[in-house]
Amino acid sequence: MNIGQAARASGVTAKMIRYYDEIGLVAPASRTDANYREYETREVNELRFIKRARTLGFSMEEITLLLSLWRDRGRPSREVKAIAEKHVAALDARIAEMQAMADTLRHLSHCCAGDERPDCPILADLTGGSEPTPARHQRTVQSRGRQRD
Amino acid sequence: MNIGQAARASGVTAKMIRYYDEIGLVAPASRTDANYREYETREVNELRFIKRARTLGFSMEEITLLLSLWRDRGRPSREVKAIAEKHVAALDARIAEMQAMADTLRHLSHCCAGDERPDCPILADLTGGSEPTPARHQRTVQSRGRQRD
DNA sequence: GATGGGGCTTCCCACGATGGTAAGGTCAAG
DNA sequence: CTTGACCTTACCATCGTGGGAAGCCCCATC
Repeated sequence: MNIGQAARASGVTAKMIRYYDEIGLVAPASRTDANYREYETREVNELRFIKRARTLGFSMEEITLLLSLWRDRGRPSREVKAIAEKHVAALDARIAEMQAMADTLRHLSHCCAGDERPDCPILADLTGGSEPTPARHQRTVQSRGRQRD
Repeated sequence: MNIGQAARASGVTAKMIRYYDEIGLVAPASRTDANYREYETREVNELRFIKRARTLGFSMEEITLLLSLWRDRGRPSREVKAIAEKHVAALDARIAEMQAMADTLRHLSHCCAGDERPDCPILADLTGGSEPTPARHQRTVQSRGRQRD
C-alpha cells in the first residue's frame, strides 16, 4: 500500500500523512527500494485514529498522548478520560467566549436599523466599546452622537 | 505620542500596531525626524476600534471593511449590519461544530470508567469512529461491573 | 560631555495544521 | 519506449501574534 492508497483508506491526505511522519506523530513508514513509503492495515488504523481525533478537535499534542495510550495495552482508562475531559473543558470555554461574541453582536445588530442612514449602534459600540453602558440601547442611540471621525 | 504610548492608550501592542501599519489596515503613521511613528487621538481611536472588533472575533478582512465604513460618514448602516450578521452566522456555525465535538466527547467520557483498567470507549470510538454504530456502546466493555459513573 | 537605561527601528523566526507548487524519480499500461 | 499517474523532497503561504537581535535615539543623571 503506497501513500495515496493509505490516504484514500484513512481519509487523511497524503500531504498530512507525510507531515505526521515528519513530526514523529506516527513512526516513520518503511520504504520500498524506490523510496516510496509503504503502509499496512495497522498504519492505516492509526491514521484513521488521528483523523477521528482531529474531527473531535484534539490538538496534535493531545493526539500524541492519545496515540501512546492507544498503543499501550495496559493503559489506565483514567488517563484517556482525563485528556478527554480537559479537552471538553477547553471546548466549553472557547464556546462560551464565542457565544458571548455572538450574543453581543446579535444584540447590536438587533438595535441597528440596517437601512440607508449612517447611524449605527454597531459602529458606536466598536468606537466606544469600553464604556459601561452596553445594555441600554434604545432608539436614542443617535443622541449619543459622539462620532468624532 | 509615540508607539508605546499609543499601545498603552489603545490596548494594542506596539508589535501589532506596526503589523497593522505594515498590512495597510491603518494609514501609515507619520514619522518624527528620528523616524519614530507618532500618533494622535484619532489613530488611537482607530486602534481601539480594531481592538474591540478583534475581541468580537472579526477577521482582519472584516475589520478592513468595518473601518472603511466607520470612516465614511455617509455609510448606510445596512452594510455594517450585513457584516455583523454574516459574522454572527459564522460564529454560530463554528459554535455548533464545537458543541457537537464537546457533546460527543462528553458522552464518551461519561461511558468511560476512568479507572485503572485499559478498556476505554473513548479509544474505542477513535479506533472505529467511522463505523455506523456510534450510539451503541455495549456494556460488555466493563465486564466487572461499573464503579464510577 | 559622557554614560546608561529604556524606547524606537527593521528584519527574521516561530507557532498549528493545512494547502499549494515545482523539480525530479518511478511505476505500470499501452 | 512513451505517457500519464504517482511518488519524493523542498519551499512558500496562510493568520494573527509573540520573541528576539542588531542598531539607532532620547532623556536623565553624573
